[in-house]
Amino acid sequence: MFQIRVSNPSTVAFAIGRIQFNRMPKTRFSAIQSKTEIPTSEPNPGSEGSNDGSTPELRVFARRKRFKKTEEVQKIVQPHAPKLAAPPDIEEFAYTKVSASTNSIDTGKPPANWEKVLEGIRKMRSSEDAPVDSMGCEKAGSALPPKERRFAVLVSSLLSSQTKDHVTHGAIQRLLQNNLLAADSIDKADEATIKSLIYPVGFYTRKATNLKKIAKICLTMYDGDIPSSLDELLSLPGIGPKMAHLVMNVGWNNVQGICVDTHVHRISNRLGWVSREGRKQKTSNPEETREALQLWLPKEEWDPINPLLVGFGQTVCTPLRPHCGVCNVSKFCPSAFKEASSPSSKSKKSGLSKKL
DNA sequence: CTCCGGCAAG
DNA sequence: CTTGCAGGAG
Repeated sequence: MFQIRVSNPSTVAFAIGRIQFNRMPKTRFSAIQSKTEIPTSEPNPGSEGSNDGSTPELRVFARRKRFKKTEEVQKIVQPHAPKLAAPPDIEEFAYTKVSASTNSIDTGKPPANWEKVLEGIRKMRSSEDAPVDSMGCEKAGSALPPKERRFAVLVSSLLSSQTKDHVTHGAIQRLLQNNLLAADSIDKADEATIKSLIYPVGFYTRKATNLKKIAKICLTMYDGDIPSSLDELLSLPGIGPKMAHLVMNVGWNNVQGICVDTHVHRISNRLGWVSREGRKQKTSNPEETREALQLWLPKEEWDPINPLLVGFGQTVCTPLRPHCGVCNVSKFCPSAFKEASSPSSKSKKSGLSKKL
């Protein structure tokens, strides 16, 4: 359904195709929505709030990281600006190492039957037609030279978040036509121009700003190329963990980690892939899920797992009211048939409590 | 936890 | 009409 007509289609489609944040056909099935999203918290009666996965350690760590990023960006785009003040609590806290001890995932052992589950999902995916499949972006013939291709991948990733694929595609195409898909030209271009070209991708104002900054950073520090390490990518404004891993995977063919979006996050939790045995504890955000998955999932699967689960999440394992009835791995799924209406959401359901 | 800015679903 | 979405940043 997604036709690419750019001069070099596969290049840009490559990045886009791997991300699907769009509202999907899920809507066909979901009747009424409840207040909260399912995976946010486990019912967990009895021990309330004691551990929802997000530890203060994690939060402080995240804040430090963000500050560092802000600092670096500042140095590039406003070299003469006064130094930023560090957040007050930044050194109050010695970051110790969270993952193993305080978190739910401490075994690193593969969950039972994960291979069968993957296999089953693959089967469903081959018969289902998920939006994520609709472009054969996987092999990126890439008529663009490598450097330009990588930059295009980066830009595509940035634009495509929170945006329908055809909208992203349109934006990329417009950038291409205006010769604005390279670091130097973007750097020279007017921010307003970029903004109007990428409209109406989600958050186009912020993205236009970020694009300008990224272009400048790429120009001054990477000779117009994109950073080739995860950390450097993360230091770019608007590029977080999800996009950084995506760009490493498809831009550099260098798999540093799993690209975890909400689909992967949700499904991993439902399958019990990121919880410790004998506990109901789950990961509470995509980053934790990524770390948890990486503990046991064989590295060959790191790259394919994203498109696999994204498509599965679009067609079967939908955010609300997953279609457990047609899911051929439901027998392995601890959450199967249990999320008719999210139990943790306040029961504001009005007659929608019919199980699938 | 909220905002960002569109947009489609209810 | 209202609401949820999805990643990053504050």
